[in-house]
Amino acid sequence: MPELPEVETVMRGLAAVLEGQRITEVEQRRPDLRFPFPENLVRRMEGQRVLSFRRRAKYMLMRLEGGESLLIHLGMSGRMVARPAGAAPVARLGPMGAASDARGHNAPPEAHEHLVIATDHGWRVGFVDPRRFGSVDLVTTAAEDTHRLLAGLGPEPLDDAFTDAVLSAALVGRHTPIKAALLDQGVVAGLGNIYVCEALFRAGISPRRLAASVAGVRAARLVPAIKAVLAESIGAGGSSLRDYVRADGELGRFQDTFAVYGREGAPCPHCAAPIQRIVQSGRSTFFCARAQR
DNA sequence: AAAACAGCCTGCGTGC
DNA sequence: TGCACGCAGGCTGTTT
Repeated sequence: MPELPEVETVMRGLAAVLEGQRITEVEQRRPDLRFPFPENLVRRMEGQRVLSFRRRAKYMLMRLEGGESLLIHLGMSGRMVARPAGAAPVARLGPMGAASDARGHNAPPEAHEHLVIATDHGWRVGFVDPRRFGSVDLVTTAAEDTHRLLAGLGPEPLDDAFTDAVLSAALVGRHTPIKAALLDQGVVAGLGNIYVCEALFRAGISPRRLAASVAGVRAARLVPAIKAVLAESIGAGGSSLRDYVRADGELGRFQDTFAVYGREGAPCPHCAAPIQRIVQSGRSTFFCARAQR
């Protein structure tokens, strides 16, 4: 999925488009994604004004004036498309988008567009997710963080409260590779495969090292590396890999700066040794065996 | 309790 | 051109 920087970028795009507008129509085009859509989703959203947006880990929350928030997770392949009513999707024209452009008004949704929100300012915002690993739910705004999907999340990595002492405490006693520990959303929330690889490279820590041995001095290097790689990526508009496009249709640029991710065989930017790819808990890990210990 | 694994889905790139 | 295969940014539930 989009990881934290991508979700942050999408959320900012959605906020720019939707904040302050009233939802005039919601179209739910299938019964479920990863989970069933919430009961009466359409009725509970229609007529509501959009107040604000918030991100927690890789989740987006859209606050509605009636006291509920739409909780959105993009899964692996989810993206949001925004377009003026009647126009083709702004983000990544697909075959359906090109056809609808020619037809003009009442453009049909593009392929795999499972939920469409229309507003009184004439925008149509769609949730597109071919693999359907994404999810949508409604949660009481005042109790957002008690939702079952949010309750177990660890600290936000960009918060000041995420310190090396906090990370160390979460790693102590864990006999699993640091790579796997950082992918655990209960340790720190929002990192995925890409940014774990990149952060470990910046910190000079081997992804194979046991998590417990990172507590202490190595955590003091790792925490700033995590914060820096996430902040830089957000500044670049996130990464645009295979499936992912920003809400405004612009491509993120951060993937151009990856030091290790997807660069098997290429020279390490630090020492020029070839980047290696290994598989850990079924996921690709990219790292430099010389620069990362 | 923590860790490993299968499963959920579709699409794309690669090699034959 | 077609086809089989491997791979993909995540998370959950079950088993070990």
